[in-house]
Amino acid sequence: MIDLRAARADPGRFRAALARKGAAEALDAMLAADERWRALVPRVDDLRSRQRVKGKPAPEQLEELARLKDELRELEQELAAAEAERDELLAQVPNPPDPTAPDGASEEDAEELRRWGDPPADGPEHTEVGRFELERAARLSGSRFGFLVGDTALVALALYRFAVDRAGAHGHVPVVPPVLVREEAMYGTGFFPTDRSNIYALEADELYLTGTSEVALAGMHMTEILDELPLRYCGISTCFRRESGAAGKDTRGMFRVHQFNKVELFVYCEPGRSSEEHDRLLAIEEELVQALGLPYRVVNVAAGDLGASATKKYDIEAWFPSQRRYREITSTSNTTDFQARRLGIRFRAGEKRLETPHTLNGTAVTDRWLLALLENFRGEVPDVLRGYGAPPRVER
RNA sequence: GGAGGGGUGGCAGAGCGGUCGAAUGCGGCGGUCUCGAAAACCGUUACGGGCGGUUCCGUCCGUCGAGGGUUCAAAUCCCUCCCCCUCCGCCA
Repeated sequence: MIDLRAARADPGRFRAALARKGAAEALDAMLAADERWRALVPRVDDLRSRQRVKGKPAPEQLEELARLKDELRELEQELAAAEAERDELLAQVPNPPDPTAPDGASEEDAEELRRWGDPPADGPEHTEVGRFELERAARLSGSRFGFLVGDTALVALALYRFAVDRAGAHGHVPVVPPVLVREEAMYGTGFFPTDRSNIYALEADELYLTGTSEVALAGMHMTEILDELPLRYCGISTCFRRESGAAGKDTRGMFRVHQFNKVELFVYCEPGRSSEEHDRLLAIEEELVQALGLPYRVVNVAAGDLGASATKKYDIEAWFPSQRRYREITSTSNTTDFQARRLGIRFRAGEKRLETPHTLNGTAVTDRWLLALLENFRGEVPDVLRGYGAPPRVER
């Protein structure tokens, strides 16, 4: 969530920034509710202080105290209701975009920063190169599932290990996290209450399957006071997405599936350093893509196309010969203090001062990279993966 | 799944209806002593919110796992939930 005090102090600046995400009204509604809450606070505090009596009260005081109690009960209910309303509205206000995120609300509004590599004019679809068993997967699990079989599985495993290795060299500690989490963790990361349609829920146990290890890596330190920053992690997990809002989109092959594996970079850092960390994450991602030789471009995502928690986001899009266009294979976001505040995470910023850290995330590798490799290199496997158990070329 | 025990400040650990935001110890910070350090001694040391002045302070309110209840009054009594530990069962 946003910094409520900062928003009160300078609503104009917040409103202007949030307008670029289409959320100016959400801010105004929240601030109005906040006014109502703040008007009640002094009245309740006053009654409470009058209720305070040291020692056993005299019999004649009891009547007065009982009257106070009734008055308080009513006002306290009003206060609680006002606070609940304010908090609910506050949770819906997204993180204001960074000034350097371009205007616009669609994918096309992204700003292209650079291109790298030589994209082949055309190429086979990944399903013709690797072994995915889509029909069999559909039989047992439905559409948008697949198997990775034989060499295809080995290359996938090599890819994860390669990414973990490189991330480790950059100081990211490997973590295999839980993929089932409570609602608080989903909420804190910024996926609730907005994005339920993409999340699998296990109703009987009130648990949710995470769509990215970002949720567990952010939740890992929830409610804690951190002593040392930065903390850099590298999560390795299977990711689950319902994709219910993507009906009819990317329906061929393994491009958009309900379950895939991902190696994710995650950072907790001091507020003043998050912009620098964001560039660092992008640099690691580019190092990985370049080591594999995949042709790609980097885009700076438009303000209105950012999720609730991100202030700025860089995507790397690899060339997919079968689609004859660049498609997203990584995404790195600076979520500033938005997630950390929702999760109650703070750090010691000096003798007697606690502050909210910034958090950032970024993709190191996903199964979609495997598809890009198969299509661009027609089954040849990059040398760097040889050391991680991949065969020199993929046979079906 | 069954049976017990427990969740208190950075940590350990008392308190079990009002004088408790909370003893004591450790740790942290400041000081005395010292050429310097150790030891000893003295002082200080939770978080959040409203308001007023605003590098910081004052004042009031809230917080002893979370939420509800009883009471004039709850860390202390009652209910629900969450988490941790021990034992039994089941199991990769």
